[in-house]
Amino acid sequence: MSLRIALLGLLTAYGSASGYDLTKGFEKSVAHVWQAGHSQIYPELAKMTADGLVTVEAEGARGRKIYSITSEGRAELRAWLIGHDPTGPARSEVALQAFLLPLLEHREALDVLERLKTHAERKLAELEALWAAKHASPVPEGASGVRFGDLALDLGIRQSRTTVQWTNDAIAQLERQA
Amino acid sequence: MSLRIALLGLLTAYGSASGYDLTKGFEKSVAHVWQAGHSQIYPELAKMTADGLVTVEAEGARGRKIYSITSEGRAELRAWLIGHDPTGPARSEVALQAFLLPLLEHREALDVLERLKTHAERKLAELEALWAAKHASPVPEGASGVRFGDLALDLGIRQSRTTVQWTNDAIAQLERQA
DNA sequence: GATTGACATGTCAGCACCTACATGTCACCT
DNA sequence: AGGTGACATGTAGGTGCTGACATGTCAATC
Repeated sequence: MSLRIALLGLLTAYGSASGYDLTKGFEKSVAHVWQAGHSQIYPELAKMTADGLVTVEAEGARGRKIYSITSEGRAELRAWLIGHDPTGPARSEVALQAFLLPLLEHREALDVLERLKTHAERKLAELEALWAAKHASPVPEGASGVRFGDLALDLGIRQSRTTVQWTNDAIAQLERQA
Repeated sequence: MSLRIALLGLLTAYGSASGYDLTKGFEKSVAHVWQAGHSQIYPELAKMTADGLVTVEAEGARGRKIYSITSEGRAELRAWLIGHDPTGPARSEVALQAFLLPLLEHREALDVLERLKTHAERKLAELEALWAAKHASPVPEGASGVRFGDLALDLGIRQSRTTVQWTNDAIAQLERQA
């Protein structure tokens, strides 16, 4: 269901776009929030067309199909944003590793934490670079006066920072026990 | 793949357990880290038995099958913990809502944020209660001197706190624009 | 003796998702 | 003319996961 929403959202932001454009959009703008490859996107667009949420506005060169959102699609998007409780299933590989860490010897556990730290730092750096890039060039504002994706990016950065801090504290805690 | 790991981990912590026990284990101890229902667990245990990672040690009353981990299973678990890079796909409904929030009117956006805040606070309270409960009764320690699941729970609590803070700041930011 | 509810295991249909396969267009460079 | 590489859309097979269906045991209560 959320893939539909992400597509409708991007389509609203873009005005109109092809499946290819949307795939690219997933690779850059929404990547840290939701992921999908073209093999998932194309069939979904077909289904959404059948459901009347989007329409093929025109067909361009190279078989390019240009989609745009319908009023039904806008309604669906709005309803989800306003009414959907975020109850996505909890599945975090990092948290699972953290959970099982006591199974390892002291030394090994420290190594794993060190690796998690590096990972988290890399992700944080990525997101901060994205932030900097976004704020270098102007980006359209939405109806609520906030720039597109800024809130999500801020959340991602905070979460990454929290994870880095956690690895630091966890490492310190383990070392105290040595 | 990670389901296997979670099952092997729980089995190690428990010593031995039935599919039913493990299902219960998923409901309480690992729930905030990884989710799985019995309809996923039973077939997976069968496959793992075929792969030699676990064995049916005994059969108890009511058709109860008691599983225990094999040395192969222990090796697999260890290899994953030590060698696996946490590259789980980024899919967060909260982040997606945050991303698309500018599509809404100012008032509506605030309502959504308020709801997200309530949600995050509820989750935080849950995890903190879990923490308190765990620390009231003794829990076995692992090889590294850390209690089972404590690190993951700490991470979860921090993440929840971060989310709550983010909602607060986002609300404040939106209100400043009114 | 019958019902209820926790214990206990399984299957199946269907959706979500991923990797790899498959096909073709067009612009640009050599 | 041929090759490369971005553009562009699709399909197919396989796994992960969910919700619903299906079945049966055992203990306790009424």
